[in-house]
Amino acid sequence: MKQFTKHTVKNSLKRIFLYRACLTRLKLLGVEKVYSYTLSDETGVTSDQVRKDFSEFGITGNKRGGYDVDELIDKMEKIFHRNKDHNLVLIGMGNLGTSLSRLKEIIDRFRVKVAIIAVPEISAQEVTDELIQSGIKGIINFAPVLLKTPADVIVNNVNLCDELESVIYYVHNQMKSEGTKNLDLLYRGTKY
Amino acid sequence: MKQFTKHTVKNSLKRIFLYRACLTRLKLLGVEKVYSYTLSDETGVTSDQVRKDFSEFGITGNKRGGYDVDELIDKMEKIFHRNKDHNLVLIGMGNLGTSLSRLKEIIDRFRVKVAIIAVPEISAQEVTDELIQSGIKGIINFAPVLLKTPADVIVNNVNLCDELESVIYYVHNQMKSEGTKNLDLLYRGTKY
DNA sequence: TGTGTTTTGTGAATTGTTTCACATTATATC
DNA sequence: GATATAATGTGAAACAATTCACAAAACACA
Repeated sequence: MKQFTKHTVKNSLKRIFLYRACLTRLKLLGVEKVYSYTLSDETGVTSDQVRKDFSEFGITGNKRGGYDVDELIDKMEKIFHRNKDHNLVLIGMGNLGTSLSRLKEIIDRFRVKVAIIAVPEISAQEVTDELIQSGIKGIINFAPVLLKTPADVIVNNVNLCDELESVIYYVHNQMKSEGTKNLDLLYRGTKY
Repeated sequence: MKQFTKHTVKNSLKRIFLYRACLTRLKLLGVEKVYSYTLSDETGVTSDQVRKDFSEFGITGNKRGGYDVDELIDKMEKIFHRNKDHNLVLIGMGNLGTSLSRLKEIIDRFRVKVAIIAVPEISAQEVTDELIQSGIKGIINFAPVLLKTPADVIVNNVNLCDELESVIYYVHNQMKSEGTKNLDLLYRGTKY
């Protein structure tokens, strides 16, 4: 069966988030300069991979001199557009019934493009439809359902039960086969 | 730089979670039988991929007859070990100071193997060390730091800021280049 | 019971990602 | 300045995941 195109994240982008978190911590400790292997030590990503990722996002350093922490953070912020403001709406159980009709008004006024959905499973699709009608282009979805959306709307699913079960799965399997055959099925959640 | 082995989830396992969620919903609606394309429609995963995943986990159906929903759910529960009880500890800000010393006692008594860490960044590593000392083998970490753990302990990181930023990144980039060259950098969070 | 149709299950081909290997360049030292 | 060294940056190779394509099996119906 042919499939409509899905937008999938490049792992490299996920790792850029990781590097940034790490760099802000290092900066706090007074570190001013890092090398690809510094980030490797801190994040568990190979130094090769660090450089490859930087290469992909056009981040360059100094041969022999490594990378300037401030500069690196700055470039990453630019990648994430952190230097711009972004309004977003959060739709939770509290305001579900009453204020759904005001949604479009608010979204229009504040030019909101991103929404967080934290409503019960049963209402999630309805809320989503409303949001898309109002021009929302990105959704973080805490409801444990697959939202139906047009191709130009991105949905980022967060399902805490899955996170938990995946860990239980791992722990159980490791106990059972202790490093032998099933290891390739093991789980680490977010893969960096 | 050579890297120690990391445990990474097979995407197929993540998708099994997705299928299960979908199947329980269908069951609620009275559906008794599904085909690979049913699950494809519901989840957005191709039907080829569905069958390939089932094949990997030893799940079989009936040629021409599809899959029995109950049987499928049952097999998946077995994969996740849902039919067994699993105790877990949740360490939040509230009980951080006072009860940390009782942790080992509790973990021992209830044979806990999985912990959820929801403490501030600054305490996360300390708590982790304590947990590992007490025999914890799986951790879900809400603190935005990379925890240092032995190779046989699994850590599943959940970072809500990252989830948010990835969506903002996507929305911004799509606005700018509307479906042209940067599309391969787009983000969909959890990749199914 | 035989024939046509639908669906599974899985090797092979393709596509995507990570690792390797090394040319290139910046810095330090004499 | 010349030389040695340590780091980056990136094609090529290796590895992993997905899609394709089709044989095999089950069902429907005459």
